[in-house]
Amino acid sequence: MTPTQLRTFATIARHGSSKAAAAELGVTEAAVSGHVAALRKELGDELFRRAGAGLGFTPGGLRLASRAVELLGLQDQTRHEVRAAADGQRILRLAVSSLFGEYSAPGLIESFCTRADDLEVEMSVCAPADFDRLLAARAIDVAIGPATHQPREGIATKEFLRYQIVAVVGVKHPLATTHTKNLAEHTWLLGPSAVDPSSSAARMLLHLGVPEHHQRIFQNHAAAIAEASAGHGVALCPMHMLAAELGHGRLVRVQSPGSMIDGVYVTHVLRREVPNPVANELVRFISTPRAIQAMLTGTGANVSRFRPRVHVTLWS
Amino acid sequence: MTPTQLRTFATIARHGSSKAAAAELGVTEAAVSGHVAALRKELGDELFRRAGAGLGFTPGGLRLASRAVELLGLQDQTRHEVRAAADGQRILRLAVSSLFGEYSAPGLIESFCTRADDLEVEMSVCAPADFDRLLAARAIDVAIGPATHQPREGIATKEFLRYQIVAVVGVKHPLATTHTKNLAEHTWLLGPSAVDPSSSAARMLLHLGVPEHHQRIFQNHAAAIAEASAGHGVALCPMHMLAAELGHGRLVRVQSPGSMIDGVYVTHVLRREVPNPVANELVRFISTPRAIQAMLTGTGANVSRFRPRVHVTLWS
DNA sequence: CAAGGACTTCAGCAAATGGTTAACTTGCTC
DNA sequence: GAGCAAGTTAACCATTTGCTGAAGTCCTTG
Repeated sequence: MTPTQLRTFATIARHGSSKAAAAELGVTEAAVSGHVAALRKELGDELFRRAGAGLGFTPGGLRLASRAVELLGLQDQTRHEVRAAADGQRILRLAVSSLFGEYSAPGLIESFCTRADDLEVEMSVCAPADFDRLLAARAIDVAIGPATHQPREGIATKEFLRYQIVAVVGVKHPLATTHTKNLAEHTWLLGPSAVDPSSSAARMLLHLGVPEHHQRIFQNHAAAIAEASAGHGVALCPMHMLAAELGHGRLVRVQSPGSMIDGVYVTHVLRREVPNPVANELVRFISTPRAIQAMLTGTGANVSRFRPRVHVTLWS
Repeated sequence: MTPTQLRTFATIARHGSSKAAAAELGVTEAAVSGHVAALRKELGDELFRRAGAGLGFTPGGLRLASRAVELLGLQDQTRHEVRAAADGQRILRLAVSSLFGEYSAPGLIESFCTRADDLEVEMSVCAPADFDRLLAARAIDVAIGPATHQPREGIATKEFLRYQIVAVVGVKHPLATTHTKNLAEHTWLLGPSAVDPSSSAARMLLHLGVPEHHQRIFQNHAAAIAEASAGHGVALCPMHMLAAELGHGRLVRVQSPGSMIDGVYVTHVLRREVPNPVANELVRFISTPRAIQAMLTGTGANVSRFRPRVHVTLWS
């Protein structure tokens, strides 16, 4: 699966014809066909076949077509980024947990970025279980998420913010007025973090015995909480975001044992050796009052800075 | 930038040493060094340099380290996916606009998926301006988003749902009670779609003359609306989602000329030739009452199905 | 300052890549 | 079924890749 093969295949997919692809690439049809043969052999799939007018792609062929352009694009972008980095542009690569990414990271990064000009921050949301691997592979500079209890080899963590997550319901929900021990029989409206079985949310649901068919997953926590405030179920909400909502009398905290998560956010960086200087700056900045303030209030980003980039979701 | 070069570089980054990388890869140091030399030459960056204990990576080197593992992972996954597809797993690749992806797609896909067993849906959120390119490259099977006015070569569109988007504020916001013509001086709380200058939201803001420093971008529309309902500014909200919110008296529609967007959602598919049969199924399904219902109410996904995957955001 | 470890460079070699031309197959279309 | 357009395969060749061993070059350390 060399870049040339992928480029060839992507071109065929785009034109729906080997001949046209050969013309565009400036080679003979035989060369194109050869590359396809190599792909077919490696992947064990016919990829496409002549079908009346144009080509008929197999499911695998369609799959490869998507991924081929993606791979080539990523490769191109890599070239570009490395060159940009050489021109002195500083970069900070961040991985954050889902909840932190949604509520606290935007405020943090926004205020961190205003301190520097030629700084680009790339934030990926991922499961905290991946943090170590990403750090070890030097794929990210800093990871931010809940503290885990076992200390890890070669990774330094630093606490900077305590948080509490509580269960909430809309004012008209039955749980708003009655106390119950049995939270398992209600519908839970959850953010993406609940998909990760090692997350504290998932562990809490397991502990409460909430069955899967009572768990509804939303693309983000804000949507889940909006749904809860319409009275459709129980949601999880960080305490500090709740203040505003409770004040407006739309959400009520559920008073029930085992319905609260208590934790502390930490930064993770590789312990040994030469770090990205920007990473150090962030780790220092993150415990300043200004940063804490930014994380707790979380006002959106400036339009000229913020660039959402990739966002893929799978159902299966 | 061949896969071998990338693998070599990623291994060096992981171990922080050429020698260790050579050992892991089972080749001589010279071979490793050769690959690095090629990368250095191609990218015009030193990438790393010996620095006391271990290696010191340049910004470009760090960048390359991230991307290298990403590229290799993607390549690996591609292999895997093509093989899976060969075993008869059907797949639907979807691109959706930001607002549709947030409010309507989850309900649609959830109900579409319950009809079929071995079906995997991959949904990417992207700017409608990219739809044509993605369709043409066979990177996606169907795109769903607002109708654009100029018909495009080779692409068939089909309307299925009208929508209206209105400006809303929290009950305590000044605009909740007074009428004004000047919406430009208020703070707007926006979803990611506002970043795309060709989106109807961005065009409306331009038309209203809202300056950039009055636009705050949030990671998703739900967060922007939550912020608005706390009284911090004006947000945009799809009419059909508003009903529930207005009913609870938390949001008020702003009555002002030019503050409403009116449109229709359409499906886009390649016109000519052999389509993915699942794509046709979706296009038929999407105008059934059941699908419409699912899009309008939008209850989250089942926990065992939903798998958020990538989510990268850039600040610069 | 000498020793030694770690990265780099160089020359040389086998294998793979990427391409060519030419012949062959396949499935329409008239 | 002849003709034809489009894809495949085969034989062949120049170039590049990927390695290796050996010989530098630096930098740290004793």
